[in-house]
Amino acid sequence: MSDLRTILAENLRRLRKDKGLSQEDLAGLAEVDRTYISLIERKRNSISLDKLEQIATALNVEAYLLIKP
Amino acid sequence: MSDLRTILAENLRRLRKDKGLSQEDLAGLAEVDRTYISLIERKRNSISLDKLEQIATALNVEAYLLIKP
DNA sequence: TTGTGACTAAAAGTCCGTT
DNA sequence: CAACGGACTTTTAGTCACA
Repeated sequence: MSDLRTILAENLRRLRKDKGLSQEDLAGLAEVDRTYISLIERKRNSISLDKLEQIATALNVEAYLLIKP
Repeated sequence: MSDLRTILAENLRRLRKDKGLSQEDLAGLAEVDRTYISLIERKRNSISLDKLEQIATALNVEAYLLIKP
């Protein structure tokens, strides 16, 4: 199974909420589509490294922390 | 210049060499084409989370370590 | 043993919406 | 505010012959 999708979904949602951001807020900061954040949090797709980096930057965290259990 | 593609390329090559594996050996273990490993090490594409996990499993390491600086 | 261009198939990612 | 759908474009996945 895709454990990493679950880990990412959980980490992302936690970090996003901690910063008081909506999916749309984060999408704006990361310059990705609004629906895309939703897809990740629902584990519907296998995000690319480039997008992972964009989102990590928007959240001000190191990218690897997004997929660290 | 330490974007995720570069970090992954370096970590992957280092881990692979440490285990004395050729690109072809690793490809076999990870069940991907040999040239695909070559593409990653040359930073040609932004690999997906699923593929990252597949390769991490083949190397017996946690996936996040592949993209940790 | 690895790098590379060329190519098709598949999946990511966007943009319009509605519930 | 978030889940979700459809239709679309862009990028990755995957493979080959050859250098």
